[in-house]
Amino acid sequence: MLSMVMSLRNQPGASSPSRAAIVDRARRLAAVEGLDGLSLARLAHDLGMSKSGVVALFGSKEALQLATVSIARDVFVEEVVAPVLSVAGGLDRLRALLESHVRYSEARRESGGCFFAATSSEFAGRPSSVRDAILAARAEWDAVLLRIVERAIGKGDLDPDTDAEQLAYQLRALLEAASTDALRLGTAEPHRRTRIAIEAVLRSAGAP
Amino acid sequence: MLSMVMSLRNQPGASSPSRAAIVDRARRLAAVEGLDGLSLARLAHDLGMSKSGVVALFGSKEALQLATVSIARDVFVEEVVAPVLSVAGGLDRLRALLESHVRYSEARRESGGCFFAATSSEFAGRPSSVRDAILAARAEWDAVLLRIVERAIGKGDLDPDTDAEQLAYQLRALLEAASTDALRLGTAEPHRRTRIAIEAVLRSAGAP
DNA sequence: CCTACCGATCGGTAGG
DNA sequence: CCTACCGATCGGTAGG
Repeated sequence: MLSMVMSLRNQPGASSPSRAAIVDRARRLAAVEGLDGLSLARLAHDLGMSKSGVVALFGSKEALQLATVSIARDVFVEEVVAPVLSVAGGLDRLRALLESHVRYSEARRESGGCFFAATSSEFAGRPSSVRDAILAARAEWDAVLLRIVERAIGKGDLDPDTDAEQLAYQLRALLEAASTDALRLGTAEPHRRTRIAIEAVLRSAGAP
Repeated sequence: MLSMVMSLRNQPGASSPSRAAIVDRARRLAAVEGLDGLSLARLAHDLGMSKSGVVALFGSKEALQLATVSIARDVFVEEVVAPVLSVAGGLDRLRALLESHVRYSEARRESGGCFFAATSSEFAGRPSSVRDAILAARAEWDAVLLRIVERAIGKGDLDPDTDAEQLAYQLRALLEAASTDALRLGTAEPHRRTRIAIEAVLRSAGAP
C-alpha cells in the first residue's frame, strides 16, 4: 500500500551516464544555490564538457530542472523513507521515520542545505512546471508521513481519537525547523531540540 | 529593555523619497523572487526611472540588497512586534505576539511569500554581507520571542521549570510552518493548525 | 537623476 | 557529444 504511494522510482525512460552525472551534480548545487542559480555553462564546466553538450542531453534548462527535482525526490525516498518501511510496529515505524529524517538533515548540515527547502521557497511565488514538480514531491512526502501516523493510531499505539492530520502537521513543522535552523545557526542544537519536541508531541498523543 | 533589543528603526542616514520607493518595491519583489532575482533594470522600469538612476542612489546591487533587508526587518518589527509591546501580562503578551505573527502571515498569503523565508534559504549556503544581515535580523527575532517567553515564565504564567529556549524553538517552528505551508498549499488550514498546536504547546507548559 | 556604453554571462541554435 | 555563434540581459561605469 505504501509502496503505491511512494515507489522507489517514478522515472521511466533511459538515461545515459552523463545525464545521471549532470543531474546528480545539479541536485547538489541546487540545494545550495537554488534551481535558478544553476547555469548550464557552470554545470558543463564542472563536469568537463561543453555547455551545448548539456543542452543536447536535456533540451532545455527547464527539462534539466525537472529531471533534477525527480532525482532529488528519488534520493529522498531512498535515504529517508525506504529504510524504515521494514519496521513492523506502528509507533516504532513512525519514530524510525522521524529519526531517519532528522539524521538525514544532520548528515547534510555541513554540506549545504536541503534541496526541497531551498527550491520550495524559490519557486513558491511563480507558477511553472518546475514548481508543480516540487509541490508534487512534497505532497507525496506529506502523504507518507500522514499514512504512517494513521498506521500508528490504527495499531493502537497512539490515542484512538488523535487527529492524524494535526499530529503529522506538528511533526513536519519540527522536522523542517531542524533542517532550516541547523543550516542557519551551524550547530547541532536544532536537531537536539527537534528530537525532544517530537517525543513530547508523541507522548501527548498517548505514546509510551 | 525590550526596546533595546529591537528598537523600531535601526537605520541611520537620510533617504530620499526615491530611495524609499525603490527599497519598498525591492522588499515586495524579493519576498516572491528572492533578493538575487531582483534586477536593477526591472526595478528601475517598475518605478519609471532609468537603471543607472537606481545605481546612483545605492552604489551597487549589494548595497540595495542590504537596504532591502534593513527595511524588511523594520516592517516586520513595526507590524508584528511593536503592536504587542503594550500588552501587560506575561502570557498575554506571548499569546498576542504569536497571534500577531500568524495574522501577519495570513494577510500575506495571497500577496506572495515571506521576505525572510524567501531570502534565508536563498543565501543560506553562500557567505556574504547580505546573508549576515538576514541572519542578524532573524537572530533579533529569535531573541525577542525568547525574551517574551522568559517574561511569561518569570511572571508565573507558565511552569517555573519550563525550558524557555525549547519552548521558543517549538513555537517558532509552528509559526514558520504556517507561513511556508500556507504559501505552498494556498489554504488557510496551516494557520488553523498552527493556532491549535500553539495552544497545545502552551498548555503543556502550564498555561491556563 | 539621465543617455550611452562596457564586458560578462545567460539560455539556446546551427551545423556537424 | 563538439565549435561557433545568436540576441537578451546582467551589474556597473563614463560623462554629464
